[in-house]
Amino acid sequence: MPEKKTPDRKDQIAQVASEHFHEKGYMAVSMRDLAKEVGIEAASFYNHYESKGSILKEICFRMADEFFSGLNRALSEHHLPAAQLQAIIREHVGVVLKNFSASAVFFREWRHLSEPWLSQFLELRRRYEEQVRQVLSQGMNQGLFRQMDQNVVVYTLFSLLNGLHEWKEVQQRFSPQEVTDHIAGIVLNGIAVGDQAKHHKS
Amino acid sequence: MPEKKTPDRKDQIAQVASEHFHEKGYMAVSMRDLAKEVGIEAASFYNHYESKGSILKEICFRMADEFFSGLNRALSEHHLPAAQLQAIIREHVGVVLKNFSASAVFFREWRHLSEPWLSQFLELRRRYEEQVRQVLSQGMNQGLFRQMDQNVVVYTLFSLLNGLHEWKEVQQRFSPQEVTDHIAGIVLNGIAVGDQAKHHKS
DNA sequence: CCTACCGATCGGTAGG
DNA sequence: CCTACCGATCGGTAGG
Repeated sequence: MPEKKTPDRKDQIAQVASEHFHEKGYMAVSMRDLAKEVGIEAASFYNHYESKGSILKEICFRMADEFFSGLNRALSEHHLPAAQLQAIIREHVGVVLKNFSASAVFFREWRHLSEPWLSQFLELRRRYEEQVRQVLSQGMNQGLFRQMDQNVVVYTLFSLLNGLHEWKEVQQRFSPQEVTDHIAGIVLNGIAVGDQAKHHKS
Repeated sequence: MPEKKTPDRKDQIAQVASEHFHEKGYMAVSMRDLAKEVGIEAASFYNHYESKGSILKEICFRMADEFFSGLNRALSEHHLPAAQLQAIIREHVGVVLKNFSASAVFFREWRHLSEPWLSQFLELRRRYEEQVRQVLSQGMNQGLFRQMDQNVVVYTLFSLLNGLHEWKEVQQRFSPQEVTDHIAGIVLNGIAVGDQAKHHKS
């Protein structure tokens, strides 16, 4: 009596789905497409996931967990705003580069989540952004960052972080450290007073 | 004998389609969805467009035209690399803010173009990027920009430019001039030698 | 621009 | 995990 429902199968499906959702978009990938790639029949998916949407849900929320873990690690291990900000960037970059397809799905395909997951997802993103804003506020209040429109700074930071997955060669060409140093350099030197943040190396 | 095929109808369809493709994604919008919004039957679309894909094609290539017009204007009206770069940014920002939905479709939905349009589209993007690279190269060769990895600079610039459409409040909160100044400030002060680019205002 | 309709494919279920 | 199948919906066409 062979084991058919191997414990890896669910992870394998999530991995294959991440890659296909990344390349073609969630709506353009059918259960039959995934089935062919995984090597089972389409109907067999429903032994592992209750619906197509639940695969997307798992990918998105697993990535959200990863991003929050990184954020919490960054905040607990550093206390100066500039160091915290750089650690946030390093953790974020690490998560993206380690889960390239899944993070692209996270950033690009979340709008296809169904309720109540969609609302929960947006709430998580709001909280992530809020925590980053607090670091910026502290840096400004302590006179470590220049006083500037916080929305503009947040936009700049998240554009650079969330756009990483559009840059295909980044994984091969640069180490996480190089990417981190670059983004941190742009953001910190753009908002820090004087040179004090310029020599922060992680 | 009333005019049924008004000359505005095709533009109206493109406008409605841009908004729906932006909000839900190309694959998640059916011809019947669009029909309902436009106020005609789904079958009637085929008097204006030969297929669903041709609506997407028109949106994407019309935006490509807009971006190239802006690029050419920037390059012909300025000659110093820093001024050219800032003009490129200003033109690009202007196009995005003036065509918010359509530009989001341009950046996000182009992968659903069918051949040969997909290949043509990618070639256009490659040429746009190539022209920007040349400005960067000239700036570096003339000693006006710091010598740094060009891929990294291009990535930074395009992340900020191409991510604009993700920032919903940008249209209401900031003028094109403010957005331009911000992005140009980040990019130019990040790569320019000394302060010479710092006081370039458009 | 509409009515009527087509074949294909979709996500998902029943039953084993 | 598979075979067999379902209702719904898709993009698109014929004919007027």
